[in-house]
Amino acid sequence: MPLSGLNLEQYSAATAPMGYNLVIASAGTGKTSTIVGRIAYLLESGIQPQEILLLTFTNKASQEMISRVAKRFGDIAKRIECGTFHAVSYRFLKEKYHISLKQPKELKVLFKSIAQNRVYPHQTSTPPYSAQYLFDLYSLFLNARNNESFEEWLSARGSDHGAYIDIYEGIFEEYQMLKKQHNYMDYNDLLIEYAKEMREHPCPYQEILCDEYQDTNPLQNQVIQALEPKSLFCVGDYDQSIYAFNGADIAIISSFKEIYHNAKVWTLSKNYRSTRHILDLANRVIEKNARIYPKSLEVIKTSEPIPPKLLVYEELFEQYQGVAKRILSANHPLDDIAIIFRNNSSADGCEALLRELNIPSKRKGGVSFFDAKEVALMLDICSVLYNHKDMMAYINVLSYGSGIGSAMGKEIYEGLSALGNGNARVGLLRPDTSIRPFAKRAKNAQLGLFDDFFTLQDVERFDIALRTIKGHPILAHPKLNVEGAKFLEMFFELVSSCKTNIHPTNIITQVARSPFYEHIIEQLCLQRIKGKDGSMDFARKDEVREKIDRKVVLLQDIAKGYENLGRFLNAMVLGSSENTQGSGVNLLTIHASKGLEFGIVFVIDLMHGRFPNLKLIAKGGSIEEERRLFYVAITRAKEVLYLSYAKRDAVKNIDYQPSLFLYEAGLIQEAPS
DNA sequence: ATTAATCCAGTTTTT
DNA sequence: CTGGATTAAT
Repeated sequence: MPLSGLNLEQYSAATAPMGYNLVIASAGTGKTSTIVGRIAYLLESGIQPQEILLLTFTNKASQEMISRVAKRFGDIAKRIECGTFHAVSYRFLKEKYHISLKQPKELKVLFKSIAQNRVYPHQTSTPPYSAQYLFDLYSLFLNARNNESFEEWLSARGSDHGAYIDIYEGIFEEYQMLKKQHNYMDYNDLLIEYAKEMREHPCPYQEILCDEYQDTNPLQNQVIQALEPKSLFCVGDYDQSIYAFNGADIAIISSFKEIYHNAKVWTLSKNYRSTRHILDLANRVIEKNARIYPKSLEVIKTSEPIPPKLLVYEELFEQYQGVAKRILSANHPLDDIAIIFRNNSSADGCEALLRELNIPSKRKGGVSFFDAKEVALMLDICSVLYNHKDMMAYINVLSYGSGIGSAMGKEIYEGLSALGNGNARVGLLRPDTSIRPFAKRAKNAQLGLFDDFFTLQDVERFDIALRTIKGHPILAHPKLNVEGAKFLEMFFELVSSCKTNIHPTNIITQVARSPFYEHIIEQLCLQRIKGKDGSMDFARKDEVREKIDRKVVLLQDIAKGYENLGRFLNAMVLGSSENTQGSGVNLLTIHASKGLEFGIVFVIDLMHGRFPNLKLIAKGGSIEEERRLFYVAITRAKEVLYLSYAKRDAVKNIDYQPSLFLYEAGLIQEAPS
């Protein structure tokens, strides 16, 4: 079935002999069917499912393909190794190492703490990069470099920070060391470590399939090359490359033939998705980009075409409302309608007005859920239970104690770690009393800095208030107050009573019931019912409390799918943004819309400056990439396409001109100035 | 120095 | 609505 449904172009590509094959597949040409067909071909040729590696841009995409393969081949399809580069890397590495995956946001804090301790030579001409910028730059460097050193890479980008190179590299080195010390890994480490492992392993796969190849960056490419596959099947489209900010490099796809000998290139030119009008419009705009290869798309669709429509509104709010009203009157399945925008900031307004008209909608990435304090706290507590070296989690959790901030949180963690001979958990539960927990601080005393106020206190000074951790050496910290000591005691009781070898769902239950979590949630509730004037609206407390409880239940639900605590926690980092919840109209950024299609598409907020995003272009982005983004957005539409903009944002008091791309599409007569 | 409270600006895109 | 900066208090 998967093979017989293909057209001739798709079939020849899907049944190409093993080797190095590149399929150029424009939007809507049946890329997914071709990959599914290819897998079918491989399986029918006698290749075992576990000898196939399918790399996709999202885990959802690979699951979709696998389920299509499963329709024909049944459960053995599930044995195909598949997922994002990161997911596949993690799957391998987790068997070998104790990994704590951390969000970039979290590691940024760690990075900053290192960077901000550096002293730069006095130099007036170019100030050094901020810690924040340097962190992002370093990540981009790891993704985008082709084996150059940081210095080479940086100067190739036209930066004159040569004077600071040694300091920057020192920061990176310390950052790497710290991550290793605490068992941390970030997204980049997954790929780097996996590539390292694979260089020493024989390739476990007969063929690697790589979807969205145009968005592969050099680091991901290194993963493929480290695997040294005998056979490679890559699918992509230059015009849909929209991840330059993440290091994606079109050179990788365009030099495929030079890099792999005997490479074959296949082109899919029949578009099944969109109507002629939609394709014409998309092509008119993308033609403004320098062509790497000629684009000639053949329209297959014969249904009565509806021309794309430009909607112009006086005001932003009016636009969102207009879109919502059109959706209401369209009488079309909501799941097959998408509102697509360049910037996430468009989503809030849309969501609000859809809600007003009682139109259900779903947004990708439950960001708000994982950002909620109660959820972050629960995950941090679980992290403490999972990885006794997880300093960031300790600090985050301890910071809820009164009088304890990030600095003291760190000192307590380090103290506990010392008391447990490197294991903070042991240090907390069974401290080695022969060790002085704050010895490290004393070393600084020779600088004359802390010796006056950092004198250890009597560990028994809180004894009246405490039961279980009376006399614990950590209580010697001079800045600890009674509240803090009681807080630590609750923490102690939580850690000592929580079993960690049970199912993650039950761990969450244990934590949620603990006086420690209870105590912090109580604080949180009180904070949330506090009005601006300091008044407490106690009537709302139950409601606030219930919201929190619901989130905990949701978290328990999510945890059900994981076999142990580590898998659960790491999965939350690896795939937190991939869960879309709810049903209804799809609210998507262009980036998130990649690979999807909808009957009716609204591309909104097409104002010059916002899209193309001129601020970004000023910072090194390119108009070509923005144009490709526009192309991707347009080609999501199957039947009906609306393009819209507003002349004015009343809230921000900004007047707008229509986007350059509307002009290039021939929808307006004058180019924006 | 560190914490905690308060005020202010500002918001790209993803694993 | 939140991260960042500023400021007062310990």
